Amino acid sequence: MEELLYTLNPAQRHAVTFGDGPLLIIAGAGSGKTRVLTYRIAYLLWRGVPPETILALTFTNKAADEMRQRITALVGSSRAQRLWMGTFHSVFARILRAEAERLGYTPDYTIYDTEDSTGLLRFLLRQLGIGPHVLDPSAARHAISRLKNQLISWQEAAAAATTPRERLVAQLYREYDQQLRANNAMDFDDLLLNTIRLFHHHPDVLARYQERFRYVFVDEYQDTNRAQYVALRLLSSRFRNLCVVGDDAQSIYRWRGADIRNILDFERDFPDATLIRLEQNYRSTKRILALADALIRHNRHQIPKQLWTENPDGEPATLLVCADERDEAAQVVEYIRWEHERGRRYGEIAVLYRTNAQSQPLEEACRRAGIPYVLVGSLSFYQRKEIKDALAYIRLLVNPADSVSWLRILNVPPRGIGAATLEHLRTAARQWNCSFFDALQRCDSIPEIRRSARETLRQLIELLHRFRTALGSYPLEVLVLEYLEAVGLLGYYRGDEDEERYQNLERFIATVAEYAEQSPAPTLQEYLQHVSLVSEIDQAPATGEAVMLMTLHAAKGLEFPVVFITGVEDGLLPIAHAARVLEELEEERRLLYVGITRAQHRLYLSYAQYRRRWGEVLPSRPSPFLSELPAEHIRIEYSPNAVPGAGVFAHRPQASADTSPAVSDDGFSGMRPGARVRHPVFGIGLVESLSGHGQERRVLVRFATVGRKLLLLRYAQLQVLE
DNA sequence: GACCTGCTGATTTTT
DNA sequence: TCAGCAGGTC
Repeated sequence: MEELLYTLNPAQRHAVTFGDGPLLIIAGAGSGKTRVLTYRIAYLLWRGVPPETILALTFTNKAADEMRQRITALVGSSRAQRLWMGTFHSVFARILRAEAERLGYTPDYTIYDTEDSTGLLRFLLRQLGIGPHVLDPSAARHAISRLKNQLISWQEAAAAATTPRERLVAQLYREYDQQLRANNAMDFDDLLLNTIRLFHHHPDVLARYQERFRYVFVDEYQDTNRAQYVALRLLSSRFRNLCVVGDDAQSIYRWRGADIRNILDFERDFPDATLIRLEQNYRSTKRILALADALIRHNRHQIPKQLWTENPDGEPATLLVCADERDEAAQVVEYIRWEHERGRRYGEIAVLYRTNAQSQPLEEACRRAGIPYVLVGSLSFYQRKEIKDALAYIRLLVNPADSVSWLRILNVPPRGIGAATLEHLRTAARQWNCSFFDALQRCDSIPEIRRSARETLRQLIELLHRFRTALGSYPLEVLVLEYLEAVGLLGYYRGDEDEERYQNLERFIATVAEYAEQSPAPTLQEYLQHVSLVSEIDQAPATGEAVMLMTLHAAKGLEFPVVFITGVEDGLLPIAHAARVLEELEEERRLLYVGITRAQHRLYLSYAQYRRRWGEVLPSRPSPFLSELPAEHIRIEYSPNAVPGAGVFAHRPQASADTSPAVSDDGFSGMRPGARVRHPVFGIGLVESLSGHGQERRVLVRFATVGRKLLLLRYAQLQVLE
């Protein structure tokens, strides 16, 4: 241990050997954050702290696995295995399973993913007779999720609602909540919310966990939302050994409820907290760091910090100007080849982009050039239709009350259960005031349902029951295989002309077998939880010999010798609608910052002059962020297919600092407090005030639909109404 | 109740 | 461009 400490810089060592009490570590990109976290945990273990009293929470499974591996390497697996380590969601799911009865759930509760939730809401909206134009199911899900993340109950939401829309959301929230309970199901947000509820309503349970967790660690703290923060405070209040590590400059999950206040409030809630800054960067060259730093300085909201490095200066970044997205992909591939020829392994190269859709031309170009690549993320295996069908069947074995799964599979494969039958079941459930499943079981007493349909339902329920009772007696994968065959799902997809679906199902059963092999005591319930909370990103092979293709979000926490960031264009990065709201624009800037700081030695940025978007070829402009990067660290390379000169100086504002057309008064005459304006998304609003100058000119508008918004004038596409 | 067709909106990001 | 949904037809 002493030797390990010797390898750390003073700030890192301070953090690792810090005694008891709240600790806030602001860790800049590449400053050895994970190292500090793992060493500190190892240090505590070395000092004799029992591993089962340490709780370490991460944001992704990947981060948790990596941390556990590193700690295993330091202290051995017997102790590392006993640590409580995982994502917020998986650790809380585990706690909730142990305490489910206290909340009126059974330990077999089902976890709904986003799609399940949206489906349930679509169902409820239809039941309320509300069309998607009034309230779209996924917008409703988003709104409810936001409320939940802020710990607002439906009662509170209803009380606070002022607009018809808010009232509707509150009503829907209530129905949704009741449905979840009736289904013995929780959505992602509930895993946090219900844990907090559990702690609030059962002080004895809280006390038990407080007593257990003497040390609590949180990685990527800037990504926590309000609910997570409250849970943390509750859990750590007994020993107050809460150690959080984060970097506000890398906060890229605001849209998911991540609340930057959690960093700022930490020192307020823990006045005796110690703040340690890790500012020495071990990852990137000086020039890459200079680019990142210059960029992030344009953000107004941030904790001041100065990253520095002893690494060499390195090369300037290369900006590739390309004709269109295919040309861009071709250029990227060419430079990948160039790097490879100079001894760079493919596995040391990553290509990053803003949206998953951008991966397609890149994949194609790689394939054509014979360059091995791995696509990280994108449509998860477990989100495919056929896999979700299979999962729905399996969920019902574990939790038959899950009406969402029933609705999904009742007529898959088609067995003559249509809208009419469903409607009768629903009516019956309402009449008898029972769950959907209860109504289903009593379908024989619903005369409105056709005899043949009743018979089909009865057989299905019986089949399910048979497999349910057989649950413990067969190997998991055998049971699943026979079950899916018996209900007709395998046969259904086997007959499909599209063979991929059937192959996916085979793969799926193989993953069940794999799980059963790895787990000491495999259960379907545990398997389902695993599937619900583990994304494919987590399983992305730590590959050796393939170029990694992934979104900027997925790249967080990773590093690569060579990084390409593609599509650095206005409307893509920043993404179109984000550019209009200052907070969102700053988040986009942080996203690019995250991308740049992934690079160790070489950085490439690229943009296309034309890009096909939703089927149409549109001219594309370079991202305004490019103009924020110091020119001396960038070398511009034109694709032979690109129009030279054009568009390059568009991002060099020194030529036209205050006369650039977007900022000039032309088109904005009449923009003054009191003016009525129209915004393409928010509709009509009233200008309250103006601030800033030139490029930074901002306007505060009150919209009827969304309330007050602070907008950057040069992006907002505001139209002044006379 | 099954199947077909046309429309719409998505292309943010994920536990 | 395309998938998924809604509505219409047989």
